[in-house]
Amino acid sequence: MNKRITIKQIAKALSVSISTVSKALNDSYEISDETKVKIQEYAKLHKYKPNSLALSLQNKKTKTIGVIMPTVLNRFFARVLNGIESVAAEKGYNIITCITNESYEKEMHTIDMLSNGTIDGFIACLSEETLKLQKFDHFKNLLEEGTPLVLFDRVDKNIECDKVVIDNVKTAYKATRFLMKTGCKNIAFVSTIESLNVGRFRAKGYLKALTKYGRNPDENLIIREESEDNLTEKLHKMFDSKKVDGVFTIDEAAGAITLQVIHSRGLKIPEDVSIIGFTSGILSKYSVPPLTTVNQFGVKIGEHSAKRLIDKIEEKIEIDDFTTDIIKTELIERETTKKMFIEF
Amino acid sequence: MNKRITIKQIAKALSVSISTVSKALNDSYEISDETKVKIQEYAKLHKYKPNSLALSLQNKKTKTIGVIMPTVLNRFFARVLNGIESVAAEKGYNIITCITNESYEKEMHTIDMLSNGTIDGFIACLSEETLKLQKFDHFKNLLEEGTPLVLFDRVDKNIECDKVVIDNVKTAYKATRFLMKTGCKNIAFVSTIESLNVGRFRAKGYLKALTKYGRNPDENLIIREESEDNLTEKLHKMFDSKKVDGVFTIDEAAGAITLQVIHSRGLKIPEDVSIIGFTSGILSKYSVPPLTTVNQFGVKIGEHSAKRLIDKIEEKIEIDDFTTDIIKTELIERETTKKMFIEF
DNA sequence: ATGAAAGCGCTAACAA
DNA sequence: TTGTTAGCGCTTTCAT
Repeated sequence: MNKRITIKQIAKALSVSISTVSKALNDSYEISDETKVKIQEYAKLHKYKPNSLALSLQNKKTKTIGVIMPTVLNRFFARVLNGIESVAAEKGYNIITCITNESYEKEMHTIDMLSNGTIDGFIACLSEETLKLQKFDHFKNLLEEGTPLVLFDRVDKNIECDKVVIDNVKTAYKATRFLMKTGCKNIAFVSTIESLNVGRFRAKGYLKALTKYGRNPDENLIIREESEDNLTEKLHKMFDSKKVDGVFTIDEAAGAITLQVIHSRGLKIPEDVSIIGFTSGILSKYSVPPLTTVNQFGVKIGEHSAKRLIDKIEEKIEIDDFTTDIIKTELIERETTKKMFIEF
Repeated sequence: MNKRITIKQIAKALSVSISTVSKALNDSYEISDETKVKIQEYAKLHKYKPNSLALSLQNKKTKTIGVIMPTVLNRFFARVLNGIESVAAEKGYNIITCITNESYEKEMHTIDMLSNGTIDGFIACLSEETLKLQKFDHFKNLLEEGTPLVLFDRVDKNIECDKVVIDNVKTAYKATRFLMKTGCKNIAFVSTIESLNVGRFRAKGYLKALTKYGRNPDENLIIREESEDNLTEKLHKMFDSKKVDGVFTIDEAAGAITLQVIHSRGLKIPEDVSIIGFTSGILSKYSVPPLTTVNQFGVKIGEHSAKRLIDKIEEKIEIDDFTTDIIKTELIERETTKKMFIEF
């Protein structure tokens, strides 16, 4: 239980001055090789480690970035976190992670707590509640103070900062079009994230695709919920009343539950019903059958966000040069959709 | 872009001394109400926030804990992280998360980086490589320096510290027994984590249960791998050569792949084959059919670890009072096992 | 009731 | 080549 040793103690032990020790440890040319060696050996022997708080206090850089996540119990966010962590680590940054659980209160409180010198910059995904309330002052304050901020996935035009997103409309458009191409006539849309703008954008893309190809959107085929409660029921009702041969589910819960419902009705996938999900999912690769999904490239989103933030922190980019970067998505064809047979 | 204001600036602006400001902001009785109000209002107006680095430097407490995770792309670990974060937040602690990706190098490096004053204590889960190499010096150094450490899930008897684990042998024993109770005669064991001691403990529990109830373990029914490569193949081979009516899969990948294989062979679940998985899984609740699993209570493990660590940090427990706490597990009966029909 | 000064661990400009 | 000093932002004795 030998507590950590400081530069001061080394100085005393070797009867040299504090600054000599500091310089020797930083391998300064000002110090003679002899004393340098002496000091460095002593330091190594006693496992000296510079106190990073003192360093940070000095140069006003903490080499740590704050990451604000709505949740981490969702594959997509876990992937993003992973991406952030990997580039942060690579560049010598630590990450402080906060999970808001979609709460505005916690999000605000966290940012408040951390914007006091502990952190060089933030990467955040807006919580559901924040989006609903449209209260962004905590972020605006941050920006006013000159703290770099990168928002990913769930962003808002009222916050002017760097953003890393996917093109939700386009992605949904393409997924829907894909279902049409594989011969689906009655394509349903299922969402449990109607409260999020990303959810609404995906709905938009779905509608756009239908319209574009001359299909009339049928409101009985559209389930836009704010939570997964009663979704099973609603799905059964839909399948009872309508002939559905394709489903586009835009979030984790929607995909999983739809798959269960289809199975439980004894429908064949993809012969009777095709289904496309969003990567966030608990399922995809390992579901039965493996789910055709939109891959959001969560890791890439995380990596990109971290890179952008660190460039900002290290002033490789002008502080007020804001971009909105769009990470492209990809449709991964697995076994819940038929092979494409129409050339559109 | 108005940079953060300091106590010094307030002092100058109001032409009082620095210490007066400090005291006023801390609501000291030494300061007259008049100046207190004056200072506090000025501070509020200018959004003064004490620099936490300076504070930490002073009182040698950073109110942040380091969390070392092998991965976060696994439901179990994500849950643990969630549990840790929630109690940390509640108690005013921040968490710095590091993901080792099962690498000894990264684990060691991380601990090295962080044990320099940034952190009050660690919660860690040993990486696979560390366990294999049996190199624990980084943790031992930590403990020698007097840094509190809580290890969870994957622990090692060579590290003397607080531990939070499940009883793997017992849990596996019970799961296997459950399969027997529901009438399974030929119970297979599938693992892709043979390199982890938790994996080997689970195998032990499985074997123990069989033996206890007079069944001879059949090595052709036991698949103990270190990775998921070729698992599909091996499973098919097993099903080809043996009549299997029950499978106990002890990790995420094993469960998912086994489920796929069973489906692809057209076997009925649970009529032809029963299967029990471990909660870590990508599947369970949302799989088809919903998987009967061992619930490891990841959130609870996280919460418990965090509580224990914080108690240590805040010296509510003697620093050298080490315990190994066992979080109990639970079998969640879903639809991949038959109803129990034998009273054991 | 207020302020001066030392110190947390370190760096860096300046002096010797 | 080495040491002195000031200072990062703050708290806390100890004067005044």
